[in-house]
Amino acid sequence: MHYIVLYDTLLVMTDTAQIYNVENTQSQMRKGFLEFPVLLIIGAKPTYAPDILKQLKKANLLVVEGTLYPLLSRLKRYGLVQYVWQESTGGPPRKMYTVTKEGKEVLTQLEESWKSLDASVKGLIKHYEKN
Amino acid sequence: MHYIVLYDTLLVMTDTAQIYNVENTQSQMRKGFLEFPVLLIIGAKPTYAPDILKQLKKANLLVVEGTLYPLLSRLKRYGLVQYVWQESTGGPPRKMYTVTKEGKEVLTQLEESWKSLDASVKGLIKHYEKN
DNA sequence: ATACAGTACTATGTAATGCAAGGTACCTAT
DNA sequence: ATAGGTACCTTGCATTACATAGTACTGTAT
Repeated sequence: MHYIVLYDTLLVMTDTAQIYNVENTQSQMRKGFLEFPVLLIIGAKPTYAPDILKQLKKANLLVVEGTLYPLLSRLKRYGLVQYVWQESTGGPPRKMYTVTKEGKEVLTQLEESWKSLDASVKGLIKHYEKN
Repeated sequence: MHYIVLYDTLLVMTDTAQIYNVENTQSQMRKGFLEFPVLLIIGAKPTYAPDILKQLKKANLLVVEGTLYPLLSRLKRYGLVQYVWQESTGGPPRKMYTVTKEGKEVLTQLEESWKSLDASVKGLIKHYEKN
């Protein structure tokens, strides 16, 4: 049997091609994921935003202010971290963040999630990389 | 020196706590990332959507129709995959997807990105896991 | 004093994507 | 005809990364 009209998709065969941007995908790859390394860093010892940025950068995870501050507010709102104000020798005071008990539990779960995801991807690569 | 008024943040100290949901983070972790395993699967051999879903499920990557179909459209729009209609013994015809030359190049880049991300996270975990 | 640079935190708007939910279309068997 | 299975598509919502602009505090040079 032959199909003459096949859904409406035939009508959009003249898709205007778009330019693919790897950086966008890399950015999207970080969505939600970032909570994990940030919690890791704060969990190690009390820290404040600019220092977190430095540590992320050192770990090759480029994050900017506009991403980190809302993320910290979110973690605070969910009770995963807390902070105390601390005066600085030069410049305005800092919000020193620490991970709460709930935060540590979530951190454990996120580590599990990450390991699971990592294992899945490794499996897929091994299975399909002969192309 | 002591600070009496510290930005406007003092005014919102009574944040209403919200419930944190790990599943949401796991869902966000997949953002953008999904293109990678889907390209891997299609790259191995021509496939169609329901089969891709099965393979992802087998790899412990739970994805649903409402996520996969728009993703495939996107990959097509960017010229990373293409498809041909293929009749099925029972049921409607299938869109059999294959990876284009451009798609293979992107696939290589995504694999690099993933390895880099993986290495960063592993480094962070090793560095901070003594908490 | 005043201006300026540096540090720290905040707020707004945009784009991208995962997902739930509902829908259309084709095929076979009853 | 009708029902059930298969395959594909669409709409609307929630979330989050990021660019950009802004506020506030401190020390230093003019």
